[in-house]
This record gives sequence, C-alpha cells and structure tokens, in this order.
Amino acid sequence: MNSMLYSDCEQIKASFNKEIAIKVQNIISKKVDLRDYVDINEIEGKVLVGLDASYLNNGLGIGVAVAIKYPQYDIIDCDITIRKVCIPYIPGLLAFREMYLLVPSLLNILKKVKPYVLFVDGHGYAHPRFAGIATHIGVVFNTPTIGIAKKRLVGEETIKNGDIYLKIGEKLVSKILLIKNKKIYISPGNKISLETSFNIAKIMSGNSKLPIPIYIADRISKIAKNHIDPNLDCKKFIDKIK
DNA sequence: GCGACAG
DNA sequence: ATCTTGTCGC
Repeated sequence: MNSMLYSDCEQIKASFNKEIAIKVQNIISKKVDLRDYVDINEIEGKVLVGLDASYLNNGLGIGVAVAIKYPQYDIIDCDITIRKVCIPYIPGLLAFREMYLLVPSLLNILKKVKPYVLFVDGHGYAHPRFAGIATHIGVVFNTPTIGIAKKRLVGEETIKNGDIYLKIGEKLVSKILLIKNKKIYISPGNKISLETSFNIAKIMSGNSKLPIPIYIADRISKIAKNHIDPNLDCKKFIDKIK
C-alpha cells in the first residue's frame, strides 16, 4: 500500500507542467455538470466520503478518505495514504499536488462502498477556471462532489436574499456558510448544484467547525501525523474521533 | 511593479 | 498546509 513511500519525485516532477495543468483544467471545466444528481431528501442512510490532506515538515504528505453514514456519522471505512509530496503548492493548481495523496485512498474506499457524494477540502467551481480540486475529482470519478474551503481563492462577495455568495462576473460560484461567525466557502464540484451543495453542507455541520465529513477527515489526517509507519491502519484511530 | 493567492 | 506564545473571549 505504501510501497512507493520512499520513491523519489523525479517521475512525477517531470510529468508536471504548469501550462499543461492549466489546459487540463480547461478541459475538465467543460465536462462539469451542475445539475443535481443528488437529492437532499434522499440523503438519510447514505454513505458520504470526506477527503483531506495534511503535511509533515519532512516532505511527506498524508491523504485521508473516510466513509461516514448519515445521519449518525458512523465511520464505516477509512484509508490513509502517505507519500512524498512532489508538486509545490501553486494557487489554482492545488489538485495537482493533492490528488497523489487523495486518489489512492479514495480508490480503496470505492472498492468497498458506493458513496452518495464526496466532500473535498478545497474549492470546486469557485476557481479561476471553474476546476478546483473538488471539481477535478468529481469529473475524473464521474461522481457528485462538494468543495469545502476555509478561505476564498477567487470571486467577489455579493448578497442575495440575505445570503452571501461569491461571484465571478455574473455567475454565482460559491455560497458562504457561516459557522460560529466564520465563513466557510461551499461550491459545487460536479453533478450537483450550488444550492444543493450548500444545503447539504449545512445539514452536515452539527456542532463542528466544518461539515462533519471534512472535519473527521481532517482530524484523522492530523492524528496520523503522530503515528507514521508503513503499515498505518486508519481504523485504529476511529475511536479517537468525535 | 504591486497585491492576491484553496491547501 | 505548517511553524508557533501568549492572550482575548465565552
């Protein structure tokens, strides 16, 4: 599972090119579908997946995929990926850095469960090319995704019917969820609308600072930092959450 | 040139 | 994201 833990980054670095990455995003944005393939009235009993990454100060990154059942938030599966981080953080190109950490764990989760929707830490449609990491993953996996971000990347705030949105030109790309006076930027990734993304993120935000699938993925990725070993089993941490 | 800039 | 001490507020 972590066989390439110590492999170097040469191959990945060589395959990465900023201009090509931008072209890839433009292609992805043409495939985005913002219609609703999910229904908030059908979400009870469904499996949701949270994706998040954290980093160590030695060049390693940790990706977490956690499957949770709504509305009890039982953790039914969990997977951790540890890899050397090969791509720098470039605003707008986050997906090319973090997909290496998130995709292996997501694939392992998908072997066992069929999630209703994926929650991804970062923006989806609220992106300079409408192709943030949540959209990127949603298009590649052809599945509904919601982007959950703690900070604005692009867009201008605007108020409509008392709600705060982010708009790019005339299009609304994100709706802001206020949790304890803190702004959380919700945007559709793929196969979901902006309003449904917001409404689902909102009902997922029990008492935590973030929608619970992302909160739990975040917690696990940070706990894992203190337990780094090649045979790390995510399930050992399940009882340390909540 | 200057400021902004997901994680 | 991560590095970091004390400190303001509920």
